[in-house]
Amino acid sequence: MTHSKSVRRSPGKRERLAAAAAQVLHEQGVEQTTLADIARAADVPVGNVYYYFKTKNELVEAAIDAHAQNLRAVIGALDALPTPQDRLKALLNGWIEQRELTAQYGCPTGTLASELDKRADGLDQAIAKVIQVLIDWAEQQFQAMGRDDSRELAIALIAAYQGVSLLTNTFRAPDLMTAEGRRLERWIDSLT
Amino acid sequence: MTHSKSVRRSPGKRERLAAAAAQVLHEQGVEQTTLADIARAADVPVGNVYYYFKTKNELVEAAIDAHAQNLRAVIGALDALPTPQDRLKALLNGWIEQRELTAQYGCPTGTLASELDKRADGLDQAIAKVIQVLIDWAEQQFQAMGRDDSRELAIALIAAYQGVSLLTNTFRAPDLMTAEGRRLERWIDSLT
Amino acid sequence: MTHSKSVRRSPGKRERLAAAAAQVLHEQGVEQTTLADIARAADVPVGNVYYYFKTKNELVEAAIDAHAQNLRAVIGALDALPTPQDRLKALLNGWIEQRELTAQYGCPTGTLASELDKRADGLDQAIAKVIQVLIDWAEQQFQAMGRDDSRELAIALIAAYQGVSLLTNTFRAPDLMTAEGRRLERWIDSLT
Amino acid sequence: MTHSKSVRRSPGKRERLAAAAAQVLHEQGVEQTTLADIARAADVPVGNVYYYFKTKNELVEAAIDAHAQNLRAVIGALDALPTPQDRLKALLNGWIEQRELTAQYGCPTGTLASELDKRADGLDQAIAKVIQVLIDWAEQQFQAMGRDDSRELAIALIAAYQGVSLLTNTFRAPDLMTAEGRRLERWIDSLT
DNA sequence: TATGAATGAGGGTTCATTCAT
DNA sequence: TATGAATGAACCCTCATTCAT
Repeated sequence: MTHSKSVRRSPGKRERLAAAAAQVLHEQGVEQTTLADIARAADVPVGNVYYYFKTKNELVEAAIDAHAQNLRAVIGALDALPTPQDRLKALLNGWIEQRELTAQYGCPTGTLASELDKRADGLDQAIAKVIQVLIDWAEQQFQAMGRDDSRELAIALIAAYQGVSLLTNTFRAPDLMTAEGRRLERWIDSLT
Repeated sequence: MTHSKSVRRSPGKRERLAAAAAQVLHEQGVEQTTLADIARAADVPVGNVYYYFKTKNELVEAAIDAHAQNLRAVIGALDALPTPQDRLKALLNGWIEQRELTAQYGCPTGTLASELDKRADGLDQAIAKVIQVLIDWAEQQFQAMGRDDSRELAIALIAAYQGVSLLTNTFRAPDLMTAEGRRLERWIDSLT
Repeated sequence: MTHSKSVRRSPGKRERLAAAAAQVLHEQGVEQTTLADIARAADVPVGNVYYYFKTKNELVEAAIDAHAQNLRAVIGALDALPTPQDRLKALLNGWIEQRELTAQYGCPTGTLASELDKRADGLDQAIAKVIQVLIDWAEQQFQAMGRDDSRELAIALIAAYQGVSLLTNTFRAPDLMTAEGRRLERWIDSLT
Repeated sequence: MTHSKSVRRSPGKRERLAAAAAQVLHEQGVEQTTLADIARAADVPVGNVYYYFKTKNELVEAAIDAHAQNLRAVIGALDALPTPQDRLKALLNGWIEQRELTAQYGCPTGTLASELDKRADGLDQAIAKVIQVLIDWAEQQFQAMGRDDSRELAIALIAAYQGVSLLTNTFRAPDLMTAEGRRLERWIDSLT
């Protein structure tokens, strides 16, 4: 049992910064985003940011964590559904529902992965892990469907999502996501 | 004997810069790349770069043009093949052959599209056009195969490539590209 | 007893920069003056200047404001004198007293007006307003003297000053200012 | 067919450059004007400028000479008039006729004097000489009118012109020049 | 003479990070 | 803890001047 968790630091300020970072980094990109941008979005004085995060990289890391946490929540909700097909299709529906955001800024984890790859820090590993979690989960679903090529199918599914996210974003065309989502749905049905 | 077209302008210096830009921007990303980086890669003094390109953005544009030109060449070569299936599979093979480069730096056009989207310049439109050319070409192939859902299939194919490029890059796993390429090959065969 | 307004911000640093700008810009001219010049004159690190002024133009603007403020102070002092003739003559004496500075660098507002006119920013309007204030004040004095051509006389007076400032500066001849000042004094006496 | 006067250098190219320099420097100011600007205005390739003028300063000098030459021509024309009053009034009329140009760019020699004063080169002396010529000429006219304060009057006249030019330019108000010109005319009449 | 191209020094500006309180 | 202010390295870009032909 954890006792109380000594709270001297303003409650949630760190979380507010992480959430702001996740959002602003998604919208503007890592390089285009200033610490001041994030601080402003979180309504925290610039100088104070460094009390919670020693470097900009740590803030990016926190944003990745936020994405990971969000992914876990999504997966948790999906797991409540009865069949793997239901779960996968619900995932697709979630993607489709986010199509407007995706058209504007791309997939949050995908664009982050793309950006962080060009940097020397170890942050690319962190974001890779997040995507890995999603792939692993998808693999489990396909396995539950009795497929022995579950890994390959999982890769194909996530790749399809990442790819169409990029196209949706590039052409600012949310309908691309809808169409591809529907196509993937039919594809899943065809696998049983 | 080559005819004596007096070459005052150092021959191809502009092209050398554009090519260097295309490469370095791919490897390092747009924001991480300095003009000095490009200048060095092209072995051109920094100040001289501005004789050929008035801004950094123009250099990025030139890099995009270089990618477009390269794409046209690739497509031109593919068009020499007899059947649309042959042409599409040859495209897949090209992607697979480039898997090491993709694992290191991602798809040149895809990462560029992702990055440029976060910027205010009109460069995102330029890279969008390049990708559009590829989609259009793929659409023609599926059409030649007698499919009336050729557009959707084209999107699916290019999205699959972009997506698996991102994963290949994120996990530094060239094999992902190989596996997905093979899968797409079977998929194409199944469409006839 | 001074109230204890806690001074975190280095007191008057912004003002120090503005004052330094006013002086250095006057001495060297706007284009010839580097931000580093102003920073050095104010004993402020270059990078820190941007904490107070986002662009060089803003610094120029601050310098103009400083001139405006100074002008208001001068006018305020003059207004304490009994008759308009006294006030105008006191103005002339002020010009004469500054003759050495004028010989070296010209009239602060005049040279600034001349320079800023050749630029695309709206700064020319700002300096115009400063000069307008002086003209308006002079007009009031002539009006108080009962002249119905007060506006024309005001223009003539300020023009005479600006013109002789330019000659004083061009020929590095402070005596020109003295002589013209005396002449203008007689002219004012002749107007009653 | 005239041979004479060995013409190897393109005839008048140097003059064209000097004239272009005079105009562009007046319009844009010395610091804001690049060599390329002048070269373009004279329709001469940039590299070729240096065959005629070794430095930018020499071009400025040439522009000053052009102004000097122009002034001599003006004075020459004025000297044809019968009385000194006529001559001085004709000078005033010339100023009034140029009021639109003055409103846009100020007095060509005055603005140049103002700018060159802030520079370390000896060019300020050159422009000072030009203005001196005008003052000397005016002095002669007042002398011919029998005034023993001719020098002071000359200074007053030229100062009035320079000053009102600055105001005309600052306020973009050509009418200021007209009004002050008329006033000076009455003043001259009053001196006899 | 003529000319496109080359060169390098310097200027304005941004921003992650640190400091002092 | 909290915060405004400070710092300096680096970047993009301009331009007078020089070079090579």
